[in-house]
Amino acid sequence: MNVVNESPRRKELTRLAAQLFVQEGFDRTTVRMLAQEMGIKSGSLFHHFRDKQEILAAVIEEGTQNALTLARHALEQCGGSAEDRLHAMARAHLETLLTDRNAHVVALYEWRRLDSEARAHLSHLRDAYEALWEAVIDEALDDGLIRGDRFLVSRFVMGALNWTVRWYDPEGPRKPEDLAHELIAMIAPSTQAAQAVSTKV
Amino acid sequence: MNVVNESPRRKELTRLAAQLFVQEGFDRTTVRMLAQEMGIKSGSLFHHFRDKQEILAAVIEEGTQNALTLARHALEQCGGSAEDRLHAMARAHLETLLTDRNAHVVALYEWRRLDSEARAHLSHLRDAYEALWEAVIDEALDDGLIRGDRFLVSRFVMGALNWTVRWYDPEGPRKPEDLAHELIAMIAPSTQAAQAVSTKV
DNA sequence: GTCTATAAACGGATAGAC
DNA sequence: GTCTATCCGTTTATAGAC
Repeated sequence: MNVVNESPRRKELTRLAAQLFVQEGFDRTTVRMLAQEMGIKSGSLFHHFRDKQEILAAVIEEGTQNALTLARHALEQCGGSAEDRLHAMARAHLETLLTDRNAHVVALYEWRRLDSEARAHLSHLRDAYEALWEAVIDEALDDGLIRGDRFLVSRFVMGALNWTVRWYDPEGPRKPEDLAHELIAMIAPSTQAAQAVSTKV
Repeated sequence: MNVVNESPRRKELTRLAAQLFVQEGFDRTTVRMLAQEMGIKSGSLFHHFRDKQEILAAVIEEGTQNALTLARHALEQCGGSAEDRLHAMARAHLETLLTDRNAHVVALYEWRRLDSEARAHLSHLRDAYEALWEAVIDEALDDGLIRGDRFLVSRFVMGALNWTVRWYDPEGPRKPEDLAHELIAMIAPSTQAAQAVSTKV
């Protein structure tokens, strides 16, 4: 249903909605604000979306799908070592979060605001993305690159990455790639990455 | 003003408000919901708080003050090594976040919803707590326990810890102390903690 | 596909009695 | 310190014209 209903107009509106949801939060974003940002009146919005919930669902679907596609692409492009793959995954994650800076952020931070139907419909997408992460973490564990409990390590890593949204300054000197590099240096000290960091100090 | 205005009644109401704010989020929590939880009518609420904003400010002040007090206490009690201190700090942080599970969570996740006056009034408290963290991270860096950029390491660590709120199951087998232990094992592999983890695998 | 107009419900907050 | 009653702005969503 959502795949069929993808007019270019609707896609553009979804993109604008994502921006507002990040800035204000879903609850504080009114349909009037959305409409104004889109250059139409609030009544017209409901020609494109059944209700406000459906806008949120569209944004989150877009954000997760996008993250999934970019992550898969990054994993195909990168080298075959566990470190390469972990780095590629972290970098892709941060780029969708900090550069694109919209739909993926909403997917992470406003998931709770989805009603149960939308959650059921989108959870498979979310699971697919998390499965990709789990696989990369597993490889890094098997390789001895990092150590610890599978469950906890993946959640700590995701937490460190997801929290960047709160403090990252896009105008600052650090790029998403730098952050990915530094995170891996922090948790996998026997890598080239870590050597570079430790000699720098 | 806030220190003076601390009737036991108001403190109890603040505690209940924190619980609802965690469950529903600040924006979705109505004054009617708050009143019902407190066993009074919505009009009576405004005898204790000037407006809804002041309730949020009270919760966040309580949560941050509490985290600060417990962290200071933990640092006084623990051993003097950098690892001991980092562990004590992480453990205290997680306990206020996951066991108490209320006001500190609100302080972290609803800070953005404070108006500018409240933010100005509370930022010194927040800064004091973050300064405690920075000091402990600095000690760990100086000691060689962990490596990397001061700014990034502290934010990655805080992110990993703060994100636990999203997935931690209080009914599960892991205690906050276990999480603190595993996080340090992950980022400081030359410790006893890490040895235990790696031999377990 | 967008507009105007408006319904219907809900939100925070106040006044004054007890 | 709490209650009842209520004001009034805001919100989501709909109806029907263009």
